[in-house]
Amino acid sequence: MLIGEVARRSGVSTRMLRHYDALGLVRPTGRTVGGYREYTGEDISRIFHVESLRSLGLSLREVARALQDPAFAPATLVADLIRRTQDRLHREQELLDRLRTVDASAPGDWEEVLRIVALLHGLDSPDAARRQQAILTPDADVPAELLAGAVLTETDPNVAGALRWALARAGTGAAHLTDGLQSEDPGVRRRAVHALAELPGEAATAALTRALHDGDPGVRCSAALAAGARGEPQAVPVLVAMVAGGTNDIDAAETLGVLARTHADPVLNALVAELSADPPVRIRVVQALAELPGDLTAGILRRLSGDADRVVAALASALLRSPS
Amino acid sequence: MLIGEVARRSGVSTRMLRHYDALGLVRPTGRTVGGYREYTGEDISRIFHVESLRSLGLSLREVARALQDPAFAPATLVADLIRRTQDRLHREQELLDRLRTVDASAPGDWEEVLRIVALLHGLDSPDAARRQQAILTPDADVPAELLAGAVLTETDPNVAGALRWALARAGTGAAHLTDGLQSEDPGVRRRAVHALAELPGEAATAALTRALHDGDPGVRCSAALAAGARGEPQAVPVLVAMVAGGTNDIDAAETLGVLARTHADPVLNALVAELSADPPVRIRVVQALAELPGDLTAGILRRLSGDADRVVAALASALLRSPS
DNA sequence: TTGCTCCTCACGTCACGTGAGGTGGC
DNA sequence: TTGCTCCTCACGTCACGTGAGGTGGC
Repeated sequence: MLIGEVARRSGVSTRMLRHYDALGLVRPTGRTVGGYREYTGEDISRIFHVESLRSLGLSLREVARALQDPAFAPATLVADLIRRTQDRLHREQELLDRLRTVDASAPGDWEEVLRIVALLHGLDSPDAARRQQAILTPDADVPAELLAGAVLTETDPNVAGALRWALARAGTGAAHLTDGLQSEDPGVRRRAVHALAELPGEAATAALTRALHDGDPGVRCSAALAAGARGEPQAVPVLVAMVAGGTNDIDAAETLGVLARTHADPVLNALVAELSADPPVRIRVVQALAELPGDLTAGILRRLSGDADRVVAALASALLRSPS
Repeated sequence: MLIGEVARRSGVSTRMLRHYDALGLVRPTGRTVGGYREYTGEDISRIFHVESLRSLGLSLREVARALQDPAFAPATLVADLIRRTQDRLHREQELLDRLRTVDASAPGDWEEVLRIVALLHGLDSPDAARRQQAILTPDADVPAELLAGAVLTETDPNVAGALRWALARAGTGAAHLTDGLQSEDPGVRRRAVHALAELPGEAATAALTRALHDGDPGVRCSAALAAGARGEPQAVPVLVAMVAGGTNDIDAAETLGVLARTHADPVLNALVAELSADPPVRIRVVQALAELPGDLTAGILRRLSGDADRVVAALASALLRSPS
């Protein structure tokens, strides 16, 4: 078969078939008297083998070795190809993220594009001071989307603080932080809650309320303190659990005190239910009760001042005498 | 500043800085008497602009236009870059999938690699006959992972049947099909259940049992018929709903009949509970009761033969007289 | 004779790396 | 004088596309 027909059937250009010949990759078995390349069935099957290996990302040089050198085992090269492909995939994904961020900011000219790219670079810097500087640069108004993304990954406390401040000033951003609550990384979810706590508005409150059911205790506690301070009664169980468990119980008790002004019954009932627990828990519950408005708790404290546990009794009567 | 220091500070090689000069992209403002390139602060800032735009995937030619031609707006090019990057990303992902499949089959030589690639190509063919041929090719033993992947996407009924047959013969594969149950595409989930139904073993039964709670009615019904036939009592509610709703109710009733041999009470109770529904439902329930062992249903059918609904009464007494 | 196919040789692409051979400035 | 830096010119990389100029086979 002559080169033209081979090209048509295999989809490989005549140029490349001559190139394969020159490289010694696929040498046609014969030539006509006129010097035309003549391919046999075996030659053609070899062409398909070359194309198969190229479809795995082998270079022509690697294909040649694979088809000629019996000592050249696939394992190493395949593992290497996988690694290289993962690297490229990763880089392409990062590029796409950058391009989408640029596109989302709808730049009118390339000056604006350069500003966003500089900002992205700054926020990606390993140097915390440079990241801080990128946020606080006055000329560019940083898109809230970008700030939110940075808030979710920033571990330096100063830079994180600056980011949350900038995000709160930008006004929007709750939506992007809410995405962070879906992350598998509890660190990301914790930072999301921390930032949401500083954002005003109902969207932030709703997100914080959903975070009350998070699998991570840190996320739940932060969400409860923030949601409780906003008057959300669903925070009560988590706050009471914090009091009972002694994790950040002072803040939790204070927040319960705030909540009790608008939702007295659920707060009181949840706390009283914990009075049947072990002594150290009971002591913390008594202290928390003292944070509530006096008219709600006077009766309970009076009863507790006669409690069988002497420490509880003493604490209750002391608190009765000097209301906070 | 001379070219060496610029290179050190910017990370751009002296070779590339000279190249930028030759292209007219970044011309150093001056030259020393000796002919050395001298870069000003502005030149250096321009170098960073070039690198910024290159980090978005612009070619040097595109960078030159962006920095020189005020009529060259970013929108079109950025959109184009996004599209091209998505394309590359997609191709890299496909390549990685192929490489992983090859790697998973642990080929000892390149011959084996070629066999797997040929198989992958065959299974990807738009021609159903070719796909069928790829599965049934005798020399290569197709990895179960591959068959399972193909089962989940194959829409041609003949090819799908051949795939399920080959997968059942391979013995393993339930694990990969179970992954398909997590797909967002109900079509994929339906095909997964269909294939699982033909696989023996407890893993398949467990997966089918989980699929009883699928959001898609088609998936649920197929899962219920298969799980019920394997004696899984959790299939009862779905099967009874099929009887009541009239979707594939004949098969559902038959499966309930099989289940009743080992789990008489739940089957009977669930069916009887439906007797309080509308007339057409009641008729289907009566028919289903007739599929159960006669000693279980004789009493109920006798009571129903005096039912106020004449059709139900007639049907019940007819079924009493000629047990199936 | 007229198209069509084939031949070889060679340049261009794109973003570089790496010399060779020579020179300026401390 | 000795290193170091700079200069220009040019080849190589890799997988091709696209000619130019010429020829074989129906």
